[in-house]
Amino acid sequence: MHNIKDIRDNFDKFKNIIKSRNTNIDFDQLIELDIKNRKLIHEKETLEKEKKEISKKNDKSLFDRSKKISEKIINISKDQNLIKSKLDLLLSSIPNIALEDVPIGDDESSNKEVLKSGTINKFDFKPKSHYELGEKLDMLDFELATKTTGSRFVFVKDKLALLERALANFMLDIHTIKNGYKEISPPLMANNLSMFGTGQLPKFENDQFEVKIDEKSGRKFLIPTAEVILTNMVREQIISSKDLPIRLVALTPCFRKEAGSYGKDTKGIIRQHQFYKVELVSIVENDKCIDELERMTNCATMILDKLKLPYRKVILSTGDMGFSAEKTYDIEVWLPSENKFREISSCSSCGTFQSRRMKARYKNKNNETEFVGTLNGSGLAVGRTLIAVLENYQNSDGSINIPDVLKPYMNNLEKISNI
RNA sequence: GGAGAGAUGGCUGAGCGGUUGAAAGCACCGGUCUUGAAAACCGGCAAAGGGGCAACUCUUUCCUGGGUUCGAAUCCCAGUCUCUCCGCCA
Repeated sequence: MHNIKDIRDNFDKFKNIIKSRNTNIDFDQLIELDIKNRKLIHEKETLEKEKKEISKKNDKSLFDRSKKISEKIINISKDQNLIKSKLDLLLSSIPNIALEDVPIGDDESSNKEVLKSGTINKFDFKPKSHYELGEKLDMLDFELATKTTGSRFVFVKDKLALLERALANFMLDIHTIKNGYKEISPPLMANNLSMFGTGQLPKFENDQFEVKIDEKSGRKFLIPTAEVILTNMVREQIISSKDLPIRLVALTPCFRKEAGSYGKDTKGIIRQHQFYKVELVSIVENDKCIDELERMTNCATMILDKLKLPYRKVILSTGDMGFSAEKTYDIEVWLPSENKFREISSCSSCGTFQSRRMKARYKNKNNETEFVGTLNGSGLAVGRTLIAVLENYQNSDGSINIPDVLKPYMNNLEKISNI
């Protein structure tokens, strides 16, 4: 969430910058509401001051006057609250501003590749897709999931279930032991305040699964990513700068409606309503965001390096970035069956955009209170890593070799086959 | 599910109708002292919002929302959350 003061002071500049973020914000209305709001605040405060003075004097002859003032204040407050909530709704629907080195563009075609790593395996046969391989092994079962649940769900069975678990454990070990992240096993549901804090609400409510506990309890949502719950751990807190940075990692299922992507990636497990992801979150002093983003992205690519999977790293363009991000690196892994790179991780710095929404602050060296910087990144999406291993490590007979680093996690199994 | 207790500043914790935005301690920042550090002493230190170029100033805020009152952290009502005991249970 942006500071209305900043918008007011740099109105034209701000308006232009937001244009590149693919949104339609009624800036005229925003300014109008801001002016009305401040006018009402001023009126209210003038009356409040008078009332306060009367109360201090403790003079009975003035008590009637005070009563009248109270009525006026109530009326003005009502108007002001209405205006303020309209203003807040508008304000909370404005996306973050991109950093200067982010390419400007409407969509993914403007993304900029910054790194390519690993060698692409040349197959002397036509490589199969992960779902062909998985179904042939009888270890990915879509029909069964359709029966028990519905589309965009899957059963992962037998050695592939083990492989999935091995991947998750391997990632967690790297991030906790090598990269200094603290492991968290969080709630998989978040309340509406948390969802607002990281930016899923109010704008993206349609993508979320809402869960009802009972009539009385507040709104709850299945987390679309652990980012929501990990980042909100510091909501409404003032942290001492010596406790920063905070680096957290969690393995959780993620739940997404994938509204608006009907017909996209319908085959396989690329796009599911439920998937495992290892998520990294950093809470840092707000001037450290850029460095932390590089660090976090390296932590994510480290996993692919160790798995010996070829990948590339791209900076997302302004039109392709998420709502809360100021800069995002996508890491894309090579999928032989599609003959292209597909997203496997997304690492974003949100600057102070989320912390303003969450009121998450810290005391800086001068003992001043400032908003923290927040970052999040996948390290990595487990389901998609499973795809990448299947496709890149496949043999012509449909069996799958196990990457060396995973063997200790799989009882030293060398190969997955259905024999 | 039954019965109680509680929610105050970054933290701990006093206050229970009127100079209380709030004692005290801790933490933190600045200074004196010290070769340096520690200790000791002195001073500072809540947040949000409005106005002002600024110094500064005004308003609000003691869980949330209502109410009583000229006046509420303090009294009343409702809700949320936390803790303790009993029951049930993975």
